[in-house]
Parts: sequence; structure tokens; C-alpha cells
Amino acid sequence: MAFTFQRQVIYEAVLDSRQHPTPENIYEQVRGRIPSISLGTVYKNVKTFLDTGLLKEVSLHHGSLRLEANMTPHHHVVCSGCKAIFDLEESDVAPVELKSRLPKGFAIARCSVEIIGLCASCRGIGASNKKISTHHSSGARK
Amino acid sequence: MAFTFQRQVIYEAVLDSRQHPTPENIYEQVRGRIPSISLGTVYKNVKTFLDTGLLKEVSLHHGSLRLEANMTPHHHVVCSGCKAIFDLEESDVAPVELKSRLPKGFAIARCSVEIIGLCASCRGIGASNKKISTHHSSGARK
DNA sequence: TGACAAACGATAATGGTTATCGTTTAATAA
DNA sequence: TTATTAAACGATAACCATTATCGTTTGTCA
Repeated sequence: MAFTFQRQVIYEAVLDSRQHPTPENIYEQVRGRIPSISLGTVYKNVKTFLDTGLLKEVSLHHGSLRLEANMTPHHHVVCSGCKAIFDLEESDVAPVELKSRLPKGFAIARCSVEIIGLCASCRGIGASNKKISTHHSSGARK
Repeated sequence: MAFTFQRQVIYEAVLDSRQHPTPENIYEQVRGRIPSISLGTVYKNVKTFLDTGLLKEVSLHHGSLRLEANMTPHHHVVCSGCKAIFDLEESDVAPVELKSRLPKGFAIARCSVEIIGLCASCRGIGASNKKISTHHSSGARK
């Protein structure tokens, strides 16, 4: 991977932003230093950074809305391969224990634990138990 | 809110699916019972259900990719109003303690705690400290 | 039953993201 | 250093998820 000027500036833009920016946010900031940059270049390089592990996405579930009818508090087990979501009852996880202050004035509504990993079928164990298919390619390297 | 036949079938489709379906998934399933239903109707009613609290969305961050450069394990404080994301160091939360089995064959990669609520500015406390603006309307009733 | 608002289906428009394509730039070897 | 070649760039079209619009149908209620 060639470390071009565009890449440096894009990467620094994410580093400097303490706010988990969107590609669009990055684009706007980078244009301050490279006015001719294309939004496509930002997307391409963000994808490259994700693939090589230089950056991470905050949520595995951008791309499409996922719904739930279970309104009781509970947690989620998420497969980073197929994006499958399994529920975990609230009692299956010991209460989360905060050891520091939150941002000033923040009012907690709820606490949700996400256990992220690979499900059996994505690890190649057992039959290919098809989940609901969703989401764009995410795990494929070019 | 009138409880039309379409609404009943859509809601049951989400209830029956143990898999956190997308609107598209729901559309496909509902078409089995109401072949003439429109995808737009599914979206409209899903939105209605979200607004009235009958359904919930799994992630507050579908819609647009959010990036992070902090590759050390950490947790997130998320404002459900403006979708702002604050980081919490791993040491700020006591280790998550699992009290049950996960789905057979699931390999844990990491555990992430999400503390969801309203930030100071979304509660109307303090100056309107603008965060990076992102995401479509989500909190607004029609 | 009639009147009116709400919901529906069809479809156009929007917004985020990816793909394409011709040109420019970077890496490598001569 | 220059020539070669693949990778990266910018511009733009295409794509997919979602929302908006609009004319018609269906519920609700007087």
C-alpha cells in the first residue's frame, strides 16, 4: 500500500477528530488541506484502512436498519462475519459496573453489552446454517 | 393509530423472526401473506412502530459509517439524540462477566459496552455544543 | 351514509456508498 | 535517471436503502 499524501491527510483527519467521523465528515475536513480531493478517494481509502486494520468501524450494523420487537432490556451477540445477532437475556450478563465519570450532563437510559466474534457457520464449523442475509460485502479483501 | 391488517402482519413478521430483520427481510416475509403490499408501506409502518415504541432499532448507527482510529479495546457512550459517540477506556468499566453459554461454536473476539442515553446538549443543559452532525432525522415525530 | 383523515400502493427523489474509466502518480528495475 | 507498470487519483455514473410525493382506497366517526 503506497502511503500517498491523500492517505496521510485522511488518516490524520480521523486521528484528529475525537468524534468518530463519517466519510463525509472526513471529506469536509480534508478539503481544507487538499481542495481537489474527491469524495470517492476518501471512501476508497477508508475502505483500504478498514481492510488493513488501520481503522475500525464503530458499528457493524450501518448499512441497513435492523429491528427488534423484544423491548425488555437485553444484550447482543454479534457475528462480525455474517452480521447475525443473537439475543442474550439481561440476566445472562452481570450488571455493568462503571468505574469512572461519564461526560458532564450525560443521562444514562440503558446499558447494552455487545459480544462480538464469529459464529459457528462463519468459522466453518457445522453445516452452513443460513442466517438472514443482509449487508454489503464487508469481510472480503480484494 | 389504526391497526390495519398490513400493520398486524408486519408486526408479527418482526415478532416471529428471531433474527432482527431488515425492512427488506420483513417485506419478503410479509409478501407471503399480502402479495400486493408495497415496500414503502413496510418502511412507513416500521417507522410508525419505532416512533410509538412498539419496535426498537438494534443500532443507533445504521445510516452512515462511523470510524475510529483508536484500536485499543474501549467502550462507547452514545447519545440517542445527536448520535454523538464518546469513548470510555476499557479500564473505566469493570470486565464484563458472562453468566451463560453463548450460541454453540461462537468464538468471542471482543466485548464492547454501550452506554446509551442523552448528552448534555440534547437534554438542553448548557450551551448547544455542536457535535459533528450526522444521520437522518430520527427523533422527530411527524 | 357521508365526510374526512389516515393508510395504502406506486413511483420518484434523496443520500450514502460503490463501481467505472481515463489520467496521474508512485514504486521498481534497467 | 528514466522507462515501465501497477496503484491511486478525480470525475462521474450506478446502486441500494430509505424517504417523499401523490392519487386512490379504507377506516373512523358523526
